[in-house]
Amino acid sequence: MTWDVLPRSFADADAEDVARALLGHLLVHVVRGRPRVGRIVETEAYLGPHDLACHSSKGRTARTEVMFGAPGHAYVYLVYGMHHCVNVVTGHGAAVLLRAVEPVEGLSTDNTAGPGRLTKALGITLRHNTLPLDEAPLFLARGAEVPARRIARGPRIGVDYAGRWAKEPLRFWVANHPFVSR
DNA sequence: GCGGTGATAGAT
DNA sequence: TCTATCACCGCC
Repeated sequence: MTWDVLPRSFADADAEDVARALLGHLLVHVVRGRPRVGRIVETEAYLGPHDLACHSSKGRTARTEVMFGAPGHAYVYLVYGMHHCVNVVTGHGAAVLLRAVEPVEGLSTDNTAGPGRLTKALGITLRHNTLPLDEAPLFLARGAEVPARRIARGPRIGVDYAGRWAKEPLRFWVANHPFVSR
C-alpha cells in the first residue's frame, strides 16, 4: 500500500479548521515495518495561549515549546501517570488533540475510542513527541473527507477547570460514528 | 463513583 | 526538594 501523506502545510491553519479537516483522514504508525492505521473520527481544538484549556496557556515551557514550533509536528504528553495523548501542532501555541480513531489495519486492539486508548492501540508514546507528521514512523495520510453536514460539535472533555473556555464547542466528531468516545 | 500513576510546573 | 495538578480509563 502506498500512502497519500498529508503535507505539514495541512496543519498550517487555525486549530479549529484543522480539527474539522482531520476527520476522516488516517493516522499511521509504522512499527517494525508494519503499519498501524486508524481513521480519525473525533478531535478537539486547543487554540493557543489565550485558551485556558490549552497547555500553552501556562506559557512557553519545555513541554509546550513544540506547540509554538512549526505546524505538522506531534505533541505527545502523559496524563494521570499512564495515558498518552497525541496532538497535531498547528503553531502559535495551538494544537489538535486526536480523541478517537476507527480501526483500519494492524492495531493491537479495536478499542480505539478515547485519546488514551487511541495512543495505546497505535503504540504512540512520549518518544514520538515533536516528531514530524509527514514521514515514517508516524504520519497523517489522506483518507475520506467528511462532509460538513456529518460533523457534530460540542464542548471539550475534561477541561472543567478552564472557566468559560470549558464551554466552547471545540470538540468535533463524525456524527453517529460508533468509535467516537463516550 | 473512585483511585492508580508519573511528568510537569511552581513553590519552598 | 516538595507538592498539587492533570486534555484518562477501568473497575466499583
